[in-house]
Amino acid sequence: MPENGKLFKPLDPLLHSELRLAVMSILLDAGSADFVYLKAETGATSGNLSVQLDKLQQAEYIEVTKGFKGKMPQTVCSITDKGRDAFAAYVEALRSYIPTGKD
Amino acid sequence: MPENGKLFKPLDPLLHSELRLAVMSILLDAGSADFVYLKAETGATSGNLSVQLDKLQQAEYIEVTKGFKGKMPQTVCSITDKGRDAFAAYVEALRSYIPTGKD
DNA sequence: AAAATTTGGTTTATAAAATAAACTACTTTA
DNA sequence: TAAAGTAGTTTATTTTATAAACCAAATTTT
Repeated sequence: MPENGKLFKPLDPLLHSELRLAVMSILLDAGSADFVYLKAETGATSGNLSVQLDKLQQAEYIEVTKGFKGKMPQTVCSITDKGRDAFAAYVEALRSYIPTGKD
Repeated sequence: MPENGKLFKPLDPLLHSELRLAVMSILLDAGSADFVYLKAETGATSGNLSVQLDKLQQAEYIEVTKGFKGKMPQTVCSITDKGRDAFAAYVEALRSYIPTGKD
């Protein structure tokens, strides 16, 4: 039987982005985190982070809640179940590209 | 001691692309492959594949040799040591985003 | 208490990337 | 020899990522 070749699973474009992946990785771990924390951890600029959070929110991978911490505005992000599922699927898809020993 | 947070390793932009990653994955396995094979395995359009192969070649991740198979033109691509190293580094960097058990 | 600075962002503009459409050159088939 | 297929490349379009500029409120400085 001839080799039928690898089958590459498509990579969710929403997660296949360095900054969005980093954000999701943090949220997966922490459950939720605020804008300031995410910015510090990722090293992203505010503008870039703002835009990418919007995309994750629109995809319903995260929920974004705007409130106040003392008198200062605070944007809290938390991961959704949909987000967790998408992350898991993304990691699984990645595996199809990476020869990790005997797959 | 407070959590100092994850450190996210930068993802080589040349490999952080679905099609280029697929091509590199195939070449990592096979050593070399021609344009037609890569196109079939990846499902890419000719134009897209041509462009992405150029980028991999310019980065010296692959070598591209143009010749003929019978009378038909044939473009053979092979992975370089630099390409293998870059792939390994990319996979290692990816790990920093993915909570695989207790890292 | 006004002016300057900082905080926590958003909006808009620019640069880079991915993708597709159109084209080239040659070969094979009808 | 005309039509269709093969193996690509080039160019144009769309999408995406990123940064620069901006805004409002809070805080600090003088």
